[in-house]
Amino acid sequence: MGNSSLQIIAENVSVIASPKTWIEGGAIQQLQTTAKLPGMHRVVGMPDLHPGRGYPVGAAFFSIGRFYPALIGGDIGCGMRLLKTDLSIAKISLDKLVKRLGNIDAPLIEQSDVWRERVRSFQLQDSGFEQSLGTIGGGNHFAEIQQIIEVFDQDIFSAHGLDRKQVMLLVHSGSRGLGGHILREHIDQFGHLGLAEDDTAAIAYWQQHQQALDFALCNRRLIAERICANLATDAETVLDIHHNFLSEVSIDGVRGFIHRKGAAPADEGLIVIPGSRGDYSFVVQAVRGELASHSLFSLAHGAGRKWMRSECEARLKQRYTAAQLSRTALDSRVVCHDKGLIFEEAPEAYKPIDSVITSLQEAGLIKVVAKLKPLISYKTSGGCCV
DNA sequence: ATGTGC
Repeated sequence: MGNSSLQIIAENVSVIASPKTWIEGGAIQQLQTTAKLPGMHRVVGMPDLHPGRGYPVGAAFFSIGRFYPALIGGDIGCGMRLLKTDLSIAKISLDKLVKRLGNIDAPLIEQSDVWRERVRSFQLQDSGFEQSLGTIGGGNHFAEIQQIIEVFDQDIFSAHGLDRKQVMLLVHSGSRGLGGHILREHIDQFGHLGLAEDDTAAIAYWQQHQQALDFALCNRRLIAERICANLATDAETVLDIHHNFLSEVSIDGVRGFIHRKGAAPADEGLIVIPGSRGDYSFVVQAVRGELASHSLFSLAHGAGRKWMRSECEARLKQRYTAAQLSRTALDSRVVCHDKGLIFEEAPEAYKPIDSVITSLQEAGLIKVVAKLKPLISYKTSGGCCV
Protein backbone atom coordinates (compact mmCIF):
# COMPACT_ATOMS: atom_id res chain seq x y z
CA MET A 1 0.00 0.00 0.00
CA GLY A 2 1.24 3.49 -0.80
CA ASN A 3 1.46 6.13 1.88
CA SER A 4 1.37 9.79 0.89
CA SER A 5 3.71 10.66 3.77
CA LEU A 6 6.41 8.27 2.60
CA GLN A 7 8.66 9.69 -0.09
CA ILE A 8 11.03 7.18 -1.64
CA ILE A 9 14.11 9.03 -2.91
CA ALA A 10 16.28 6.03 -3.78
CA GLU A 11 16.49 2.35 -2.91
CA ASN A 12 17.81 3.04 0.58
CA VAL A 13 16.82 6.70 0.98
CA SER A 14 13.39 7.92 2.04
CA VAL A 15 11.70 10.84 3.76
CA ILE A 16 8.70 10.71 6.04
CA ALA A 17 6.85 13.85 4.99
CA SER A 18 3.49 14.74 3.49
CA PRO A 19 3.61 16.47 0.09
CA LYS A 20 2.79 19.83 1.75
CA THR A 21 5.73 19.63 4.18
CA TRP A 22 8.58 22.02 3.42
CA ILE A 23 11.66 19.95 2.51
CA GLU A 24 14.78 21.74 1.27
CA GLY A 25 16.37 20.23 -1.86
CA GLY A 26 19.77 20.62 -0.26
CA ALA A 27 18.72 18.42 2.62
CA ILE A 28 17.66 15.62 0.26
CA GLN A 29 21.02 15.93 -1.46
CA GLN A 30 22.84 15.61 1.87
CA LEU A 31 20.70 12.59 2.66
CA GLN A 32 21.73 10.91 -0.60
CA THR A 33 25.40 11.73 -0.08
CA THR A 34 25.24 10.22 3.40
CA ALA A 35 23.57 7.09 2.01
CA LYS A 36 26.71 6.39 -0.04
CA LEU A 37 29.05 6.18 2.96
CA PRO A 38 30.71 2.75 3.26
CA GLY A 39 28.56 0.41 5.34
CA MET A 40 25.50 2.69 5.19
CA HIS A 41 22.38 0.61 4.60
CA ARG A 42 19.49 2.98 4.99
CA VAL A 43 18.85 6.66 5.68
CA VAL A 44 15.52 8.22 6.54
CA GLY A 45 14.63 11.88 6.72
CA MET A 46 12.01 12.92 9.25
CA PRO A 47 9.46 15.63 8.35
CA ASP A 48 11.62 18.21 10.16
CA LEU A 49 14.55 17.38 7.84
CA HIS A 50 16.71 20.37 6.91
CA PRO A 51 20.28 20.97 5.72
CA GLY A 52 23.09 20.90 8.27
CA ARG A 53 26.87 21.31 8.22
CA GLY A 54 27.64 18.66 5.64
CA TYR A 55 25.06 16.23 6.98
CA PRO A 56 21.32 16.72 7.27
CA VAL A 57 19.47 17.37 10.52
CA GLY A 58 16.22 15.58 11.33
CA ALA A 59 17.27 12.16 10.11
CA ALA A 60 18.30 8.65 11.13
CA PHE A 61 21.04 6.55 9.54
CA PHE A 62 21.52 2.78 9.78
CA SER A 63 24.99 1.37 9.11
CA ILE A 64 26.55 -2.06 9.43
CA GLY A 65 30.13 -2.82 10.48
CA ARG A 66 31.15 0.78 11.03
CA PHE A 67 29.70 3.99 12.41
CA TYR A 68 30.18 7.71 11.87
CA PRO A 69 30.62 10.07 14.84
CA ALA A 70 30.37 13.04 12.43
CA LEU A 71 26.76 12.07 11.70
CA ILE A 72 25.85 12.48 15.36
CA GLY A 73 27.52 15.88 15.29
CA GLY A 74 28.89 18.01 18.06
CA ASP A 75 25.93 18.17 20.37
CA ILE A 76 26.02 14.54 21.51
CA GLY A 77 23.12 13.91 23.88
CA CYS A 78 21.07 16.96 22.94
CA GLY A 79 17.46 16.34 23.88
CA MET A 80 14.18 17.31 25.50
CA ARG A 81 13.07 17.10 29.11
CA LEU A 82 9.41 17.67 29.90
CA LEU A 83 8.18 18.27 33.43
CA LYS A 84 4.90 18.86 35.20
CA THR A 85 5.36 21.63 37.75
CA ASP A 86 3.36 22.20 40.92
CA LEU A 87 2.26 25.61 39.65
CA SER A 88 -1.37 25.80 38.74
CA ILE A 89 -2.37 27.48 35.47
CA ALA A 90 -5.19 29.37 37.15
CA LYS A 91 -2.89 31.10 39.63
CA ILE A 92 0.02 32.31 37.54
CA SER A 93 0.81 35.66 35.98
CA LEU A 94 3.24 35.55 33.07
CA ASP A 95 4.88 38.87 33.91
CA LYS A 96 5.48 37.67 37.46
CA LEU A 97 6.91 34.36 36.24
CA VAL A 98 9.30 36.13 33.86
CA LYS A 99 10.50 38.29 36.74
CA ARG A 100 10.91 35.31 39.09
CA LEU A 101 12.73 33.29 36.45
CA GLY A 102 15.34 36.04 36.27
CA ASN A 103 18.70 35.41 34.66
CA ILE A 104 19.72 31.74 34.48
CA ASP A 105 22.70 32.12 32.17
CA ALA A 106 25.63 32.17 34.62
CA PRO A 107 27.38 28.92 35.65
CA LEU A 108 25.28 27.13 38.25
CA ILE A 109 28.33 26.05 40.27
CA GLU A 110 29.09 29.73 40.86
CA GLN A 111 25.64 30.52 42.23
CA SER A 112 26.08 29.07 45.73
CA ASP A 113 27.75 26.29 47.73
CA VAL A 114 24.41 24.49 47.76
CA TRP A 115 24.28 24.40 43.96
CA ARG A 116 27.96 23.43 43.75
CA GLU A 117 27.22 20.48 46.01
CA ARG A 118 24.11 19.58 44.02
CA VAL A 119 26.15 19.49 40.80
CA ARG A 120 28.84 17.37 42.50
CA SER A 121 26.22 14.94 43.78
CA PHE A 122 25.68 13.62 40.25
CA GLN A 123 29.29 12.36 40.26
CA LEU A 124 29.79 13.02 36.58
CA GLN A 125 33.13 12.07 35.11
CA ASP A 126 35.47 15.12 35.03
CA SER A 127 35.02 16.88 31.69
CA GLY A 128 36.45 20.38 32.02
CA PHE A 129 33.01 21.76 31.11
CA GLU A 130 31.50 21.78 34.60
CA GLN A 131 30.81 25.51 34.41
CA SER A 132 28.31 24.84 31.59
CA LEU A 133 26.17 22.56 33.74
CA GLY A 134 22.80 24.08 34.52
CA THR A 135 22.98 26.49 31.57
CA ILE A 136 20.90 26.31 28.40
CA GLY A 137 23.44 27.40 25.77
CA GLY A 138 22.65 29.05 22.43
CA GLY A 139 21.33 28.17 19.00
CA ASN A 140 17.99 26.40 19.12
CA HIS A 141 18.26 25.54 22.82
CA PHE A 142 15.62 26.93 25.15
CA ALA A 143 13.50 26.46 28.24
CA GLU A 144 9.77 26.96 27.82
CA ILE A 145 6.87 27.34 30.22
CA GLN A 146 3.81 25.76 28.63
CA GLN A 147 0.13 25.12 29.07
CA ILE A 148 -1.69 21.97 27.98
CA ILE A 149 -4.58 23.21 25.84
CA GLU A 150 -5.93 20.02 24.32
CA VAL A 151 -5.92 16.33 25.17
CA PHE A 152 -6.39 13.81 22.35
CA ASP A 153 -5.79 10.55 24.23
CA GLN A 154 -7.05 10.72 27.79
CA ASP A 155 -5.80 7.24 28.75
CA ILE A 156 -2.17 7.79 27.79
CA PHE A 157 -2.38 11.33 29.18
CA SER A 158 -3.55 10.17 32.61
CA ALA A 159 -1.26 7.16 32.67
CA HIS A 160 1.71 9.56 32.57
CA GLY A 161 0.36 11.67 35.40
CA LEU A 162 -0.38 14.63 33.14
CA ASP A 163 -2.84 17.27 34.31
CA ARG A 164 -4.26 20.16 32.28
CA LYS A 165 -4.37 22.37 35.37
CA GLN A 166 -0.60 22.23 35.94
CA VAL A 167 2.04 24.41 34.30
CA MET A 168 4.49 22.40 32.15
CA LEU A 169 8.21 23.03 31.70
CA LEU A 170 10.17 21.95 28.61
CA VAL A 171 13.98 22.05 28.54
CA HIS A 172 15.93 21.66 25.29
CA SER A 173 19.69 21.48 25.76
CA GLY A 174 22.62 19.15 25.36
CA SER A 175 26.22 18.42 26.26
CA ARG A 176 27.37 22.02 25.58
CA GLY A 177 31.09 22.26 24.92
CA LEU A 178 31.80 18.65 25.87
CA GLY A 179 30.17 16.96 22.86
CA GLY A 180 31.82 19.43 20.52
CA HIS A 181 35.19 18.73 22.10
CA ILE A 182 34.71 14.98 21.67
CA LEU A 183 33.74 15.34 18.00
CA ARG A 184 36.60 17.70 17.25
CA GLU A 185 39.19 15.35 18.71
CA HIS A 186 37.67 12.50 16.74
CA ILE A 187 37.64 14.43 13.44
CA ASP A 188 41.24 15.63 13.99
CA GLN A 189 42.33 12.02 14.16
CA PHE A 190 40.01 10.19 11.77
CA GLY A 191 38.38 12.80 9.55
CA HIS A 192 34.97 11.78 8.23
CA LEU A 193 35.84 8.15 7.52
CA GLY A 194 34.01 6.78 10.53
CA LEU A 195 35.21 3.85 12.64
CA ALA A 196 35.15 0.10 12.15
CA GLU A 197 33.05 -1.33 14.96
CA ASP A 198 35.90 -3.43 16.41
CA ASP A 199 38.54 -0.68 16.21
CA THR A 200 39.93 0.30 19.61
CA ALA A 201 39.05 3.90 18.72
CA ALA A 202 35.43 2.78 18.45
CA ILE A 203 35.51 1.59 22.04
CA ALA A 204 36.98 4.94 23.09
CA TYR A 205 34.27 6.81 21.20
CA TRP A 206 31.53 4.78 22.86
CA GLN A 207 32.97 5.74 26.24
CA GLN A 208 33.10 9.44 25.39
CA HIS A 209 29.66 9.31 23.77
CA GLN A 210 28.25 7.86 26.99
CA GLN A 211 29.97 10.56 29.02
CA ALA A 212 28.31 13.20 26.81
CA LEU A 213 24.88 11.55 27.17
CA ASP A 214 25.28 11.53 30.96
CA PHE A 215 26.42 15.15 30.93
CA ALA A 216 23.54 16.28 28.71
CA LEU A 217 20.88 14.48 30.74
CA CYS A 218 22.30 15.91 33.95
CA ASN A 219 22.45 19.37 32.38
CA ARG A 220 18.75 19.30 31.48
CA ARG A 221 17.93 18.08 34.96
CA LEU A 222 19.95 20.87 36.57
CA ILE A 223 18.38 23.50 34.31
CA ALA A 224 14.93 22.26 35.34
CA GLU A 225 15.87 22.27 39.03
CA ARG A 226 17.28 25.78 38.70
CA ILE A 227 14.14 27.08 37.02
CA CYS A 228 11.91 25.40 39.59
CA ALA A 229 13.95 26.91 42.41
CA ASN A 230 13.55 30.39 40.91
CA LEU A 231 9.82 29.86 40.39
CA ALA A 232 9.49 28.47 43.94
CA THR A 233 7.92 25.26 42.72
CA ASP A 234 8.61 21.56 42.42
CA ALA A 235 8.19 19.36 39.36
CA GLU A 236 7.76 15.77 38.25
CA THR A 237 9.66 14.62 35.18
CA VAL A 238 7.38 13.26 32.46
CA LEU A 239 10.11 12.36 29.98
CA ASP A 240 13.73 13.02 29.06
CA ILE A 241 14.76 11.96 25.57
CA HIS A 242 18.01 12.41 23.63
CA HIS A 243 17.68 13.12 19.90
CA ASN A 244 21.39 13.20 18.94
CA PHE A 245 22.94 9.82 19.72
CA LEU A 246 24.30 6.52 18.47
CA SER A 247 22.88 3.14 19.37
CA GLU A 248 23.68 -0.45 18.49
CA VAL A 249 20.56 -2.38 17.46
CA SER A 250 19.22 -5.29 15.47
CA ILE A 251 16.74 -4.47 12.72
CA ASP A 252 15.04 -7.46 11.08
CA GLY A 253 17.80 -9.66 12.51
CA VAL A 254 20.63 -7.48 11.17
CA ARG A 255 22.93 -5.94 13.77
CA GLY A 256 24.10 -2.41 13.09
CA PHE A 257 24.13 1.19 14.26
CA ILE A 258 21.37 3.77 14.28
CA HIS A 259 22.70 7.33 14.16
CA ARG A 260 20.04 9.79 15.22
CA LYS A 261 20.74 13.40 14.29
CA GLY A 262 17.78 15.49 15.34
CA ALA A 263 15.61 12.41 15.51
CA ALA A 264 13.75 11.18 18.58
CA PRO A 265 13.67 7.45 19.31
CA ALA A 266 10.32 5.73 18.78
CA ASP A 267 11.12 2.97 21.27
CA GLU A 268 11.73 4.85 24.51
CA GLY A 269 8.24 5.86 25.56
CA LEU A 270 6.46 9.20 25.35
CA ILE A 271 8.00 11.93 23.15
CA VAL A 272 7.54 15.69 22.98
CA ILE A 273 7.86 17.36 19.56
CA PRO A 274 8.10 21.12 20.03
CA GLY A 275 7.18 23.70 17.44
CA SER A 276 8.95 27.04 17.20
CA ARG A 277 8.57 29.51 20.06
CA GLY A 278 5.48 30.89 18.28
CA ASP A 279 3.88 27.51 17.68
CA TYR A 280 2.45 24.60 19.64
CA SER A 281 4.26 21.54 20.96
CA PHE A 282 2.86 18.01 20.90
CA VAL A 283 3.21 15.09 23.28
CA VAL A 284 3.03 11.95 21.19
CA GLN A 285 3.24 8.19 21.58
CA ALA A 286 5.10 6.18 18.95
CA VAL A 287 3.05 3.54 17.14
CA ARG A 288 4.76 0.33 16.05
CA GLY A 289 3.14 0.28 12.62
CA GLU A 290 4.20 -0.92 9.17
CA LEU A 291 6.73 1.88 8.74
CA ALA A 292 8.27 1.64 12.22
CA SER A 293 11.37 -0.30 11.15
CA HIS A 294 11.51 1.47 7.78
CA SER A 295 11.76 4.77 9.66
CA LEU A 296 14.53 3.29 11.83
CA PHE A 297 12.36 3.56 14.95
CA SER A 298 12.72 7.33 14.81
CA LEU A 299 10.52 10.42 14.89
CA ALA A 300 10.91 14.14 14.30
CA HIS A 301 12.56 16.14 17.10
CA GLY A 302 10.90 19.48 16.36
CA ALA A 303 9.58 21.71 13.59
CA GLY A 304 12.86 21.88 11.67
CA ARG A 305 14.38 25.02 10.23
CA LYS A 306 12.94 26.49 7.04
CA TRP A 307 15.44 29.37 6.72
CA MET A 308 19.19 29.43 7.25
CA ARG A 309 20.27 31.37 10.31
CA SER A 310 22.25 33.82 8.18
CA GLU A 311 19.21 34.97 6.18
CA CYS A 312 16.71 35.48 9.03
CA GLU A 313 17.55 39.00 10.14
CA ALA A 314 17.54 40.34 6.56
CA ARG A 315 14.19 38.69 5.87
CA LEU A 316 12.50 39.86 9.05
CA LYS A 317 13.91 43.23 10.13
CA GLN A 318 11.69 45.09 7.65
CA ARG A 319 8.61 43.48 9.15
CA TYR A 320 9.45 43.44 12.86
CA THR A 321 11.58 45.20 15.42
CA ALA A 322 13.47 42.98 17.85
CA ALA A 323 11.10 44.20 20.58
CA GLN A 324 8.04 43.05 18.60
CA LEU A 325 9.59 39.61 18.34
CA SER A 326 9.60 39.29 22.13
CA ARG A 327 5.86 38.56 21.91
CA THR A 328 4.43 35.87 19.67
CA ALA A 329 1.19 35.35 17.76
CA LEU A 330 0.12 32.98 20.56
CA ASP A 331 0.69 35.85 23.03
CA SER A 332 3.62 34.13 24.72
CA ARG A 333 6.63 36.00 26.10
CA VAL A 334 10.12 35.57 24.67
CA VAL A 335 13.13 36.21 26.90
CA CYS A 336 15.98 36.64 24.43
CA HIS A 337 18.34 39.56 24.98
CA ASP A 338 20.43 38.59 22.00
CA LYS A 339 19.52 40.45 18.84
CA GLY A 340 20.95 37.84 16.49
CA LEU A 341 19.17 34.93 18.15
CA ILE A 342 15.84 36.71 18.31
CA PHE A 343 15.73 36.81 14.50
CA GLU A 344 17.40 33.43 13.96
CA GLU A 345 14.86 31.72 16.17
CA ALA A 346 11.79 33.61 14.91
CA PRO A 347 8.73 31.42 14.29
CA GLU A 348 8.91 32.30 10.58
CA ALA A 349 12.32 30.61 10.39
CA TYR A 350 10.73 27.24 11.21
CA LYS A 351 8.28 24.91 9.47
CA PRO A 352 4.72 24.87 10.79
CA ILE A 353 4.61 22.14 13.44
CA ASP A 354 1.25 20.98 12.07
CA SER A 355 2.91 19.73 8.88
CA VAL A 356 5.41 17.72 10.91
CA ILE A 357 2.83 16.14 13.21
CA THR A 358 0.43 15.40 10.34
CA SER A 359 3.22 13.72 8.37
CA LEU A 360 4.08 11.39 11.25
CA GLN A 361 0.40 10.68 11.85
CA GLU A 362 -0.31 9.91 8.20
CA ALA A 363 2.72 7.63 8.12
CA GLY A 364 1.12 5.72 10.99
CA LEU A 365 4.10 6.38 13.27
CA ILE A 366 2.46 8.30 16.14
CA LYS A 367 -0.62 8.78 18.21
CA VAL A 368 -1.04 12.39 19.33
CA VAL A 369 -1.60 12.64 23.09
CA ALA A 370 -1.73 16.34 23.92
CA LYS A 371 -1.18 19.83 22.53
CA LEU A 372 0.80 22.44 24.48
CA LYS A 373 0.87 26.19 24.06
CA PRO A 374 3.98 28.26 24.82
CA LEU A 375 3.63 30.80 27.65
CA ILE A 376 7.26 31.89 28.15
CA SER A 377 10.22 30.95 25.96
CA TYR A 378 13.53 31.60 27.67
CA LYS A 379 16.66 31.82 25.52
CA THR A 380 19.08 34.19 27.24
CA SER A 381 19.17 37.28 29.40
CA GLY A 382 22.65 38.21 28.21
CA GLY A 383 24.03 39.33 24.88
CA CYS A 384 22.88 42.54 23.28
CA CYS A 385 20.17 44.77 24.68
CA VAL A 386 16.58 44.34 23.54
C1' DA B 1 26.00 23.83 18.57
C1' DT B 2 30.18 25.93 20.39
C1' DG B 3 33.37 29.31 27.67
C1' DT B 4 33.10 29.92 19.00
C1' DG B 5 36.44 30.85 13.59
C1' DC B 6 38.80 33.84 9.88
